[in-house]
Amino acid sequence: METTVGGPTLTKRPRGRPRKTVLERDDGNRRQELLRSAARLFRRKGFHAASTRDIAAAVGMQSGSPFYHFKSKGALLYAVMEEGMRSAIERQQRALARAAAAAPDPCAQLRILVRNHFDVLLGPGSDFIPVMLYEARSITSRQRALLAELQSQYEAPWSPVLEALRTAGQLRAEVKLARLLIFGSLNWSAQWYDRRKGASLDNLADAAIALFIGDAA
Amino acid sequence: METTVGGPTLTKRPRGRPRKTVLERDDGNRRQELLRSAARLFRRKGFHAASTRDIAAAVGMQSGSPFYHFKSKGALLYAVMEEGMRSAIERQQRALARAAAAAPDPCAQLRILVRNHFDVLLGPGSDFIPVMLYEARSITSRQRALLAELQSQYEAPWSPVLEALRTAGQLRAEVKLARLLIFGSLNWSAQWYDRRKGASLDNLADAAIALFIGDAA
DNA sequence: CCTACCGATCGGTAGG
DNA sequence: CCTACCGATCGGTAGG
Repeated sequence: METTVGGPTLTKRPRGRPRKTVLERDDGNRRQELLRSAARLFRRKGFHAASTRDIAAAVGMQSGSPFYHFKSKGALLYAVMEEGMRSAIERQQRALARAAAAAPDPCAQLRILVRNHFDVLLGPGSDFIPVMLYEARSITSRQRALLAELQSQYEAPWSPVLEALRTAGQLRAEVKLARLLIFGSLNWSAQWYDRRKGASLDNLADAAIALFIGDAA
Repeated sequence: METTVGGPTLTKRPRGRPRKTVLERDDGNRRQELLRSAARLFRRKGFHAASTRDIAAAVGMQSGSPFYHFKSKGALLYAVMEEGMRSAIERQQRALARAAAAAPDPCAQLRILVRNHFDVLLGPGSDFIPVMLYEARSITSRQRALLAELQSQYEAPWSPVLEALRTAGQLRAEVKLARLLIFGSLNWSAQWYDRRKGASLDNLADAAIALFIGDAA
């Protein structure tokens, strides 16, 4: 019964609720909830059509409260995109590391990259990258430049794989254009893929590899 | 000097300016100018970020005047999309008819379709189709259904060509998925292609065909 | 097609 | 993080 006696010595939360200073404004999961809510609504309705009120309401906040966590709507959009890219890079690196022991040939490596890309793009909770892909117009050019840095980190592992396939005669287009065309093919799937019906992500990856990669000459 | 004498008998415009009734509200080129202006701004800034005031100002109109030609901003957006699809279908049919005499094989037919698609997507005055592709969220589901009708008209000539290539062993993925992946590849070019530098549309079409189509098995 | 205008919504802020 | 609020912008309309 110690929770009902001795006012100042409650044991439920040893020192009251955790203190939040201005400096730790960024941690905690309310911010993460806002990010997820924003990603969802930015994706479904677009940046301008999704109001900060919508986003706040979706996590049970009042209309002014998102601005306690983000200094503007644009900063919230950028945070969604950056979070999406960081997570995508991390997942890609894990996928590559997981397969490294098997010493996969270039074709198998491409399959790993493509499969992971579909996962990042279409898997559960995959609103962040589509927002980045389809709302780029709504960020500043400085933000775009920062994102381009992360994007080139993401694309880095693709180039040597495509070069190897090109050399082996299994890729019939010039590497730079091939990369753009392949990414387009994959990225566009965010427009039509429906998780609840049709092909699995494995089927998709198989079809894409079959389409792009030929037998060695 | 007959233009300065005889008030009621001017010869400049025989019967005064052409009468406009409510019924012919849709003809004339002011409406076309609005459509082009809207396509340009919807593409550059997105549907919600481009105001009807911007669109009107770009053709020298006042803020309320677009609503004389279109009953709402949404109707203007849909008109841009519909005009884009009708024009694309027409151009595709002309391109196919022009080549029909040469009795092209399936691979050459695909090359014609792809080349024309890049033209529609990236050529001069090509804002209409990108708007249709990237602002689909902003129209009603009824409008989307109407557009889907036109889109399937546009896609119709692609299927037999892809089927033939598949049968000939030159297309390694199932036709339905291949079509989606190929369109994605092409459509995404609207995001990165810069008319002023890099590859020509012919180069692009060559690279795409090379990437997708293999030698007969 | 212009003038003059309205109602609604929205991003953002002050102060607690 | 909430309450209460503001200024700006925007789509749209009446009336000519």
